[in-house]
Amino acid sequence: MAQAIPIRKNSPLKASCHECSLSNLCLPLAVEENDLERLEDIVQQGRIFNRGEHIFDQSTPFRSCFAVKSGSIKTSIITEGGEEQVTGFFMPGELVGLDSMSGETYACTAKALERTSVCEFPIEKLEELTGKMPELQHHMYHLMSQEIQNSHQLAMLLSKNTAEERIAALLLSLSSRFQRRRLSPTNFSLPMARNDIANFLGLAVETVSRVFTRFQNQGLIRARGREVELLDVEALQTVTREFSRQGCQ
Amino acid sequence: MAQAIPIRKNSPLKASCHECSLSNLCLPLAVEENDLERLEDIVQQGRIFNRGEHIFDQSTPFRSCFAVKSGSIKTSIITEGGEEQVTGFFMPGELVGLDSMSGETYACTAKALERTSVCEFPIEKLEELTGKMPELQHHMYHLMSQEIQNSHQLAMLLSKNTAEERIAALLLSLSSRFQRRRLSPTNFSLPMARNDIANFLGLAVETVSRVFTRFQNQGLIRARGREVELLDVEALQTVTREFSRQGCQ
DNA sequence: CGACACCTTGAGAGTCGTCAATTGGTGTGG
DNA sequence: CCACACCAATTGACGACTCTCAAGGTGTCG
Repeated sequence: MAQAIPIRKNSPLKASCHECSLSNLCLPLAVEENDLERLEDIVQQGRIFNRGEHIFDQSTPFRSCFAVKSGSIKTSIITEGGEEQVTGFFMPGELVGLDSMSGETYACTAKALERTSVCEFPIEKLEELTGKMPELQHHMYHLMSQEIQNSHQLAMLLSKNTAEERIAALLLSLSSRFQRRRLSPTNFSLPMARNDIANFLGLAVETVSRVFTRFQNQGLIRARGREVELLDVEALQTVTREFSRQGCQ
Repeated sequence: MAQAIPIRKNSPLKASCHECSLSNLCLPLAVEENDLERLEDIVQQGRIFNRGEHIFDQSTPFRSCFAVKSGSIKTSIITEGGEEQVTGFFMPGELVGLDSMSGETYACTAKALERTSVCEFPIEKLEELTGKMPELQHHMYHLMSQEIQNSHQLAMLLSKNTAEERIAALLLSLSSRFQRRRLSPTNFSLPMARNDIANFLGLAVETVSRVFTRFQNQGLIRARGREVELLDVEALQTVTREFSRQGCQ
């Protein structure tokens, strides 16, 4: 069991939703001071995980949802056969654990892909709070609904698209998520290994690798290890839509 | 636009959550009379759709979630290219529209696969009600979370499993959903066409057809058109797990 | 510098999609 | 009542994308 981290009683952490640069992404609230404070009351901030550490584990009791403050998280399901299936990547401002709200235990395992800090929302307190704050409740519905849609999009990608289309879509998704945080949308470092990408997209590692080099040869991207530069975003967007046409060259 | 269906003011419909055989599936509540009545107050019951009719359309304003009373519903997304992607099948007792709670418009189109009756939950009233009833709110979280998990399961199926495994999984899923309604889990009629199955599972129609006949030849099922009989449920379950082993057969 | 994990590249095989033709069931109209 | 059209489902042949297996390359950390 993880050593309990002592929570400072009157810590400066408590006030930081106010200052958090992600407050508009994570659980945005009307700018009423009052509301934000009530949220801060239940949040446990500043938990930090090193690369590879687990934020929570599949089949252990479900206690909290987590918002990513910095770093990134990979969620995955371990099947009976022991195989891993990556179900998502979570970047700063995104909420992890929404898929676990239907059972006593976590539905997946969450692992830090790099040094990652999170805010913890104990589920009981969160539910209690959303019961009192219609806007917060609405936002929870919004987030969960969004997650369903994302998952449907992923299913579409997996069921209908080629390896190139899947990878182009992932790159563009990451790009727009970096952009949302006011980081460069064309020049970033992948937080996950090729293996994770392959697993997530339902491909073999070798295929991912081949597509990366193919994209590079076509001048769409420049990639060195995890460093990626998108050279031709439009072309990538075309790739993701290409499958609906007939004769791709 | 659909002609508004006149709602009878003091209709006998209003009381029927009490009598609905699906009340334990749809939005189960503690057996407090009071609670159930408040739910009934906001539900519009008894809307009936013929086969092929749309319950709602993608990109039209999102107003309500719908519970299936009888019949069945197919949801699908139409891509920019005009392609259809089936995202789910909904049977009696299941709630449709949860993926649309994050936007102004429906995220998908819902179509009746047969003559289907539904209960309508106007979203504004539902949110208002869940704000007052912690148990109902909890159940909404539960349902949405479940939907996320289902979608992840689907993504897993699509990304890692063969055609046989996908179809076996679908048959077993339908089986258990029939069973939950106290219908035969081994002898039922598919509400959807082969085409829909194929689309949903990311396969070609021809492949679905081939797998059906293969299963039939192996004595796992008996199928004539949409009538299906599961002859060897255990074998089907084995098929769905088979992929995690090495040498199948 | 060596061990190790990660990534890349190559060759061959298999599953499934595409194209095409046939069958079966259903509804319409003569 | 039968003929025809139409659509859903089936079956076969071929081709392609991607997986598997195998080896080589690159980077990192002790």
